[in-house]
Amino acid sequence: MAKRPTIHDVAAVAGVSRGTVSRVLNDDRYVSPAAHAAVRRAIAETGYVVNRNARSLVTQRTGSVVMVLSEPHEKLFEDPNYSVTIRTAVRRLAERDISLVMMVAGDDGDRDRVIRYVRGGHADGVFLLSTHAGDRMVDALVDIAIPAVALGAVVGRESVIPHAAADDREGARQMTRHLIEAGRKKIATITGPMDTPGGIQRLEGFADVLGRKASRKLIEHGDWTQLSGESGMARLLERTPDLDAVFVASDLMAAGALATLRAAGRRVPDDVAVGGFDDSSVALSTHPPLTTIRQPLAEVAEETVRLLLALIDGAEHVESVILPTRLIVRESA
Amino acid sequence: MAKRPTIHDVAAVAGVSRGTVSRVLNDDRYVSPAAHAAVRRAIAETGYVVNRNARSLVTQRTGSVVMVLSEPHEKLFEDPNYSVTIRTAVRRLAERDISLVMMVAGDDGDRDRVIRYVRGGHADGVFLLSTHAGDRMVDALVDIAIPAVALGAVVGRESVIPHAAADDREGARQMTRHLIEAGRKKIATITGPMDTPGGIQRLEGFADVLGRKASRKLIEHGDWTQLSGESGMARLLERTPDLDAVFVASDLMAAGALATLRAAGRRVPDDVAVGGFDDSSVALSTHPPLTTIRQPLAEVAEETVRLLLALIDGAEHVESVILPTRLIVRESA
DNA sequence: TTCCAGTCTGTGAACGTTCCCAGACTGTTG
DNA sequence: CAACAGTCTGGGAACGTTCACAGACTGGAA
Repeated sequence: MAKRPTIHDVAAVAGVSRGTVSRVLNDDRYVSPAAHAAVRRAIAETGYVVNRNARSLVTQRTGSVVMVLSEPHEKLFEDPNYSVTIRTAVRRLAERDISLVMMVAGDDGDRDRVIRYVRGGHADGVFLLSTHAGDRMVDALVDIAIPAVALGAVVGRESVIPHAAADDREGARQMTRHLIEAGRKKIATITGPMDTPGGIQRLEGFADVLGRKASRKLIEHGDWTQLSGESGMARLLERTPDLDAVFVASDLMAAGALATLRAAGRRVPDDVAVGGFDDSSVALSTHPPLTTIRQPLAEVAEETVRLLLALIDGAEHVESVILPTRLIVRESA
Repeated sequence: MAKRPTIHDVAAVAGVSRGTVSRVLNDDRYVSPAAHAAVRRAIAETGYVVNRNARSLVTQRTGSVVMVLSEPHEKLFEDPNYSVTIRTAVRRLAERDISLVMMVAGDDGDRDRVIRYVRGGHADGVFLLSTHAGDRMVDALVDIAIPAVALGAVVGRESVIPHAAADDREGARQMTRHLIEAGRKKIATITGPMDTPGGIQRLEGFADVLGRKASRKLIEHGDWTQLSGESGMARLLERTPDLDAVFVASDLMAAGALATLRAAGRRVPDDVAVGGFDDSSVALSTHPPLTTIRQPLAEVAEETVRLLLALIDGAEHVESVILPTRLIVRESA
């Protein structure tokens, strides 16, 4: 029992040849019922499991996919979205017996490592997460021609990296319309970083609805952190003290904005209505609870996996997928 | 350029043999400076990267570690702690050029898959996360005798699976003492699930300080969710309306407790002081901000990785590590 | 009966490494 | 000058699979 059983051992026990065992393993046609049964029994008896390395060596397939998290070191910030995404992806891939290797791409060294790993043929596909615009790693991946998809668009590379995402733009419109319908007249926004799809598109949706009323003065940029929500709100209040609503592009930043508003003595929603985005766990723990836009995050992750599997299975081209968002009305707006 | 270069190609370009290239790759002794330089040059020129499958096949080492997330499906809940842990682990392992494979173990099928994967020799070690007491998968892993560690104790298997963790018990004592020093007389607690170390030890710490005053009536059990914090708080208020403080074993549950208290018209901290645990992002977005216990999560993850690497490197035995917590005083207590 | 198509099985070769052994070459010591 | 230890190199064998091919056996059609 010191050594793990090999395909030879199984063959010996079953009284057949290597080839037949291999055929059973990969359920090829042309295996007699008797042989099939004997092999199955032998596998159970010996506790055999195939050695993926040996298999990969000849098939040139690895049975694994690498997920790349692109966030600079210093922003190890706690985005609950990651957990959901990772778990969903792992689960879906597991059904196909594909394993998920995690890599982070925070600095250039990391990015090189990812490239080397992929170029080394250690993965059948790449799943990009939170990739920033202008990332050279993306071009390298395209160059290697490995199946690659992204959760959330890769800004500037939409045509070459298929993705699945929530409809950020329409979500922003939903929220902005909601604020207008509630009778708000002076609506500001705090956006995400302008090199991320969420940052760009949620601002576009906001502008779509407000048209020329979305003046430069009413726009502040954050970086998704709670702190940036606080300071963005402070700047807005200073510049436009009479604003009566603010659409904040993430719940976490909205929590920050709420703190600033409270400190400034503004009541929410009476004086200022606040709308968030994400419907993450934060939305329920603020006071008052956040009116926000729900993204179907699990579904987005599933769709992303589906796209990747299609590419791995040989699809020439797959269409990106945009899933609808939904307005969740609570008390902040 | 259709095929990836192999060690043979490098050898040919460098004008040496396979063996010499291999020696350079694994920096063995006994390679002449000239040969070394020639090989290095040839590697750069050909863009060669070693094929890990072929290497693993002969070395019986995989260069990867599997992280197992044990949470039942239905509780895909958003625990921000996972993100930090995963990123820290990936980063530390990457420094040693070890990759991290993620698996979830939500149901029996999942657990079988993990066992099969490990038994198949596809990983050099196992990193357990949020493993529950009595999980048979753990025994199977021990049986296979693969290096395994856990982040947070595996209840009932502490002696056989080394772990790193925050000092839950002392953390709970710190909070309880703080509440007493603030003059609170009737202190209740909402615990985590009693099959998790956090659930058990934070209650123990609470009881350590309160002694016989920690009566059964003042204890409620939650399941880490915000909702369970709400309902637990409701039951406590009903049973002991005159309580003046509550120690909640996680920030997320504490957020739920705050909501219940507000609905019941109790002021925090004036009428009831609330203490949380974790110092997660939630703690800052509640109103009032939570007084809580900070766990050094990144350090705990690093220590866990360190233990695992030591085991993989052949250490017979490693000692579990407990890291100190710290009281963070904000406004809720 | 002969032939053929379909079904099933065994075996040699290949995948890209590392390991190990044999042997060549160097310089030092007696 | 012989002997030896130390340094360096090349190449055969092995790791555990899959793949392609050749061949054996079946049953039915001509």
